[in-house]
Amino acid sequence: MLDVFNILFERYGRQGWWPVLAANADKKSRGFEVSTGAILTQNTAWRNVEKAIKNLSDKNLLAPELILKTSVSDIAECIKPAGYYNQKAERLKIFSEFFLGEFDKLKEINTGKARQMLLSVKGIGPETADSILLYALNKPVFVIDAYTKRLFSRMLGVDFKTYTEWQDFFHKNLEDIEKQAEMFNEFHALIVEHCKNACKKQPLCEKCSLSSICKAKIPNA
DNA sequence: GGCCAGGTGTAAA
DNA sequence: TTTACACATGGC
Repeated sequence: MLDVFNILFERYGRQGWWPVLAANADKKSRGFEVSTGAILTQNTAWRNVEKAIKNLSDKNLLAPELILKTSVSDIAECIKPAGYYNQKAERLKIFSEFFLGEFDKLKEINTGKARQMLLSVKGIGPETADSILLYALNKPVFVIDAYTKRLFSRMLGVDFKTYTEWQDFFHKNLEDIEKQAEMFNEFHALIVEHCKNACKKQPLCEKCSLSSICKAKIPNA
């Protein structure tokens, strides 16, 4: 598995997720921006999320206090490019409440407990929770997404049923490395980069080199 | 014009 | 406990 990381890193270089709009943002507003991006990117291309975040920023809404003061319909209007805008506007409001009350606690408590707290928020599922833990809080959790399952199931022939099984597979295979959080951060980003653009040009697995199925969905997955 | 994107919640089977 | 479906814009 480490080989895969090394190949990807050599091929694509450092990804440096998470891109943050406010370059000089303090830690807290960065945390909110990353979390907002994690919610907006649910089943949505990142380029559309960037537009939505810029709209929020331009209207000076990229802060939990301001989101809470704004109507769902006004937020929805801003984030339209990211799709599912009514649902996500509601989710941003719910998360803003959580952010103001609980987010700082996540830094102090253990990762498992922090994950449970995030999962208890409506609109935060396992992938979004893990993205926040990894990319906003620098906790060593591996983010499992559709790309990760697709690439590794084809390349290694593994096929797990649940999110947790997939995540355990990565955690167990990468438990002894140094700077785990930074590595997980880069690895996930590299998997996305590979599957998104160049998978067909330079396949990592035989199945992808045989045909153009690399971008196709896994049947029953 | 169809397919897909850095998923999640809900309700029926 | 699994499966189906709603949510929706924008790029290729």
